[in-house]
Amino acid sequence: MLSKKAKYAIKALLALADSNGDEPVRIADLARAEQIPPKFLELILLGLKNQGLLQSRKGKGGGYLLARDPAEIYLGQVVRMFDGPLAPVPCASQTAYQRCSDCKNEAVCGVHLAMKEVRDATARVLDGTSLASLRSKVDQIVPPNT
Amino acid sequence: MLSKKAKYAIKALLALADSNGDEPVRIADLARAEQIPPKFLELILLGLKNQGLLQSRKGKGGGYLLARDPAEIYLGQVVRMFDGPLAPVPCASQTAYQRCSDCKNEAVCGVHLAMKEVRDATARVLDGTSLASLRSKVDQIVPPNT
DNA sequence: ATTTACTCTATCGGGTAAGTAGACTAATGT
DNA sequence: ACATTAGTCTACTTACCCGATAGAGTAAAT
Repeated sequence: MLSKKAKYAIKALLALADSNGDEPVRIADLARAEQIPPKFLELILLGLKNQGLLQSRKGKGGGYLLARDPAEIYLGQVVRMFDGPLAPVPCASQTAYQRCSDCKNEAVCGVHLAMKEVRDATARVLDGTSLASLRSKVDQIVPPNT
Repeated sequence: MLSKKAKYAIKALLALADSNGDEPVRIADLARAEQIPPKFLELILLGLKNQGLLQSRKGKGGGYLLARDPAEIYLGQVVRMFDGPLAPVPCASQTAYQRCSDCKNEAVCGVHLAMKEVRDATARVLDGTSLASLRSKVDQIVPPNT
């Protein structure tokens, strides 16, 4: 299950990617536009900033903006940051491997093998999808009215 | 995250598939062999029986056995049964679709699109893997000493 | 100096996962 | 018949974490 935090984070990042990249967007505006509880979004954006994905500007005319090119912000990083490893089970994780105590021999464990396949499949999707590529995929289905 | 229930269920099913299919296996034996808390396993096996994946026999010489051919028991069914839909987000689920309230237009939602890809990828793995095929995959890597 | 808006810590309620306990029921063997 | 074996069922406990909110604090801009 994707947490609300991760979900809101992606929505917010996409919105920021869409907005003209130079002017900061206020938390309150973003919250209203994306239907996210403002105080909750606050927390999320702060996290994204600490990860280096966002910049902030304080005071009047302040707000948040992307710290990098949308083509170089991948969903994998965002999801891992809020929800932890992609693997359904710690022993199948690439980034946070952990042996499971109740497993005599990992090499012969069916759960391990199957879950490794699942993790690889989802990693392929999420680490292969950037804000920019996601945007263009959406536009391909429903063209923007320019 | 895969729940312990689902994980234990898969392990138990695999063990049952390996055991000579005609003699029932006792909960206690299965629990010891797979390092699962016996009372907890009890619950899990009961669930699997109610789903029609297992049969049981009471009294002396009793226990559990598979109700179907291992080639026709798919991980997807087991995981869904204990952990719910495979999709990371309800609006991306095939088997339990649910619109999300905070989404103005699903067709233009990046989260929806990306998560649908994730769900398809994991469904491809889990609905394509049976106990039998999983067993043979494991054996292919570490041949059994016959 | 004042306003604006981000920063940080603490807290709360509710839900759920993991595991345990114990009484009950059904089948088997002698 | 009856004791034994083993699955069935309900209820409970414990612990943890998610989603959300509150409020005081800090930094920047005009």
